[in-house]
Amino acid sequence: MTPRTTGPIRLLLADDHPVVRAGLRAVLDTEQDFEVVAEAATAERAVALAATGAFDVVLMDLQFGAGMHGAEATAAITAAADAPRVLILTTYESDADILAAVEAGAGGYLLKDAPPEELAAAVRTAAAGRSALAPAVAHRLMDRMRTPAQALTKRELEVLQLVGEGLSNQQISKRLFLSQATVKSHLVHIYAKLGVDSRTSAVAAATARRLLRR
Amino acid sequence: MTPRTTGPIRLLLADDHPVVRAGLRAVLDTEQDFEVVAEAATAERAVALAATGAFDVVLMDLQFGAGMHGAEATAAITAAADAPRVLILTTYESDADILAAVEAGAGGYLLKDAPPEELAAAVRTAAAGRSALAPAVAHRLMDRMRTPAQALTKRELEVLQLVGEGLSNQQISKRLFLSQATVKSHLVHIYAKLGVDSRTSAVAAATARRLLRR
DNA sequence: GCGGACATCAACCTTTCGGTTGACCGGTCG
DNA sequence: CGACCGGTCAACCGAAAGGTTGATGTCCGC
Repeated sequence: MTPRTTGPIRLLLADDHPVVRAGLRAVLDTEQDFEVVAEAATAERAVALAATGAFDVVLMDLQFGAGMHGAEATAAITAAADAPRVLILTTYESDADILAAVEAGAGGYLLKDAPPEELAAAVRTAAAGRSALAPAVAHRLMDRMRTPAQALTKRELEVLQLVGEGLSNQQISKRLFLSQATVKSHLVHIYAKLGVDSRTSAVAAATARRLLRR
Repeated sequence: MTPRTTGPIRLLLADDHPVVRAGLRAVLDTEQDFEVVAEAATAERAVALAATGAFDVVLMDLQFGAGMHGAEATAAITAAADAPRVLILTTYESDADILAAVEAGAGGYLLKDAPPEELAAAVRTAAAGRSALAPAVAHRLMDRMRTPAQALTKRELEVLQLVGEGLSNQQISKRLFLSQATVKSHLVHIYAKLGVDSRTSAVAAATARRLLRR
């Protein structure tokens, strides 16, 4: 969507929690230059509404109780020409989630524990066509850049994700069309980077460091 | 706290998310018989405020970003004589969380995706001294009663929790003052009940079925 | 008081996993 | 070009985990 130079910033709230929607509305509607135009309780509904072109910024949750995931919805929305900006607003800050959201074309990534002023500032930043990252998220990305040594590669995250789903090396090798030797090789690297020595503790450490979605 | 027969139901909101607090306030303040007296952004603050005796019902989140856990806070609050009722209001419905909350003396367990009417009804129920359970939570408890065959025992959950934290059988046996044989014995029973055949898949299955906190 | 569920432990065996060493190939970046 | 990294694979060995059988003790309910 082309940034409009006049009128309030028109918002769409997409979250499956009524309480959160009410909270966002309460926090954002008090800003004079914002107008909460609509709410969506599902990702599918958000995609449909966003296509009407009646919004400048979409505030999108990642986890919906059922149905489409927020990242999918973001991709669907931003795929359109003249699409609104999508701001991710979620509770979690996992590497997997952040990377998925950025790949889907999100214009920002905020955390739900953010203070209202930070929220408002991020919405204005996104509306102006610039990227808005929560400090904690920005910090995580900086960390990832600063110390790539301990950052897991995409392939390693892929393997670790399957480990977290309970698959054996054998099953992972079949799923990813690899030999068991390769899976073990990846695991050895993962253990070294996370400072652990077993698959279960790797999953625990990765979950604690928010490297894996959960 | 002795249920008062006159005046509005006085509420304390304990949640680390400003947006959620604003949402709860927006949803609950519209009810004529409710009065949101105060908010707490940490569990510690909630305990301190609850001790003043100025509240009838505390709406308590379980997961705070840092510091005390909601279940601990609930135990601290309900330990006092003349304590207010504590209603758990959280995103998750794991067996571990529910059992911990009930043991801590919670007067109810609600989910954040509940519609406003359900929330209000639960608060009134709690204020009247009765127990309030979200339908999904009630359903889970019923399931647990109906099919005790697949329900994990307390000890089994304890072991599985440690497995989920990445501990080896050796480490678990030391932590719980058991022999490795006993730990393995518990694990065999856990695998049978969950229909899996490895520790990682047991953790995955238990997480998916919300038997474990995450 | 007897059966049953729960918890505890031992001995034994098989399979998987963890750890190492070494190797090959395709990009990328000085 | 040569060094480096990421991804792939093989062979090997010891350690941990998975699986079975069987046994003991406690507590609870019928």
